[in-house]
Amino acid sequence: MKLTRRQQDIYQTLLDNRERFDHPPTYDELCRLLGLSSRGSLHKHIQALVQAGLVEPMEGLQRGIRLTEPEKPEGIPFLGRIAAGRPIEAITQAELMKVPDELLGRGPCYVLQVAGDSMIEEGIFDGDFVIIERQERADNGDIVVALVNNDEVTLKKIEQKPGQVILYPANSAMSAMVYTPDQVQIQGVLRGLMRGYS
Amino acid sequence: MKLTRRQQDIYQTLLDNRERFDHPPTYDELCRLLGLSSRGSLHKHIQALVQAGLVEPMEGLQRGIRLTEPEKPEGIPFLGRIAAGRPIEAITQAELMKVPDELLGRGPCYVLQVAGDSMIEEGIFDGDFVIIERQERADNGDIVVALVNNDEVTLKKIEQKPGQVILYPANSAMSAMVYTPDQVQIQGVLRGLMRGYS
DNA sequence: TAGAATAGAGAACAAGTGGAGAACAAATCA
DNA sequence: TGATTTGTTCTCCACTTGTTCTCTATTCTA
Repeated sequence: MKLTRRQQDIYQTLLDNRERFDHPPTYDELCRLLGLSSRGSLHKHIQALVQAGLVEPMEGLQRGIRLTEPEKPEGIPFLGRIAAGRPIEAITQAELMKVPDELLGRGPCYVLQVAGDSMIEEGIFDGDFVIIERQERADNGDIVVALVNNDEVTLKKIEQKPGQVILYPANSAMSAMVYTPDQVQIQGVLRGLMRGYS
Repeated sequence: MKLTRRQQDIYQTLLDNRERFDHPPTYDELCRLLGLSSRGSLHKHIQALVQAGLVEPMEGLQRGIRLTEPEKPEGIPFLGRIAAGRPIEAITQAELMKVPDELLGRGPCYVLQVAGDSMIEEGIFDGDFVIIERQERADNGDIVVALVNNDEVTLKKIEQKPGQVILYPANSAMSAMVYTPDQVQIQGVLRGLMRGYS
């Protein structure tokens, strides 16, 4: 729903004066603030804001004009599955997943679901959810999400030496891969893991 | 339940004067404080606050208007560490730990921190947090918290046969233990696991 | 330029809100 | 025990507040 100019005005006024009121303003109070002299006129605008979801509808009650709380979306985005050898499956609508604070890094994080057994010896199993902190650099020994050759995304333990980057799986059936630094782009570092037992 | 303006007023007054009274205020006292002359009027407002969960309902008693304690720490209790061979360290003050819904069972749950490597081949490492659903029965193959000989608590995979109970570790350096059913008491079933990488 | 959309004024209305006070019953106190 | 306090329920009333109208002026647009 698109807002008219005046409606945006009024919404802005509501935002600006949010603190000034100890109580949410009534139509009359807001009219005075806006220099209107008719509640009826204001009512149409407020209805538009309600339609737009910016103002709480008052269901027959008289408790002033309340802005809808932009409900803080708890959780961090779940971006899909990661398998060695396949790019992250794009998930169009990033679903949010609640994660305990203890497992979060300091920076922005996201969640991936592990596909495959390449890290099984680190206790990371197929189907586990990993919490990844988005960052471009990692320390040696960190487990990282790495984009290799701009093509495939993989979860591996990293070792960076001058001139080469080694990605170690944690599965004795697989072998480490050696790349040049410009082949490997770090997309995040493992910060936490969650597993559900049905 | 949304509060009306006067109800907010009154709630604020209650908060502000919380210290001033040695006893929680009666309706009459609060009326005087608010400039009301009718208990009946106040009663309606207080009822709204009770509905909103801000004031304790008084069940027939005459003990004044008490605020409900606002704290509602969500999470499930963290009960300590579990090691094969040792009882759960008693934690006097059960700390609460937030856990994603996906990792919770249907019933009451608690969290333990794993000590030792006895389940390492199941991807359960030293220091991991496990979410346990409190129940006395388990299916074969479940990973359970079991009290053995009323003495030691351990996290193992269980197999129950007529006349015997076998507890399997997931560590090839350790061997399974066989007990009689009355030696083993199931205290919960593994539902989830969380691991943090510093 | 005609028509549509936007904005506002003001009247009238119904319902919600806040309060007074009486009457009661249970709890508490002397 | 009897007297009093205290919470509850009730009816009644004033007045705010949100809503719905109609009417008018202005601005935008095809």
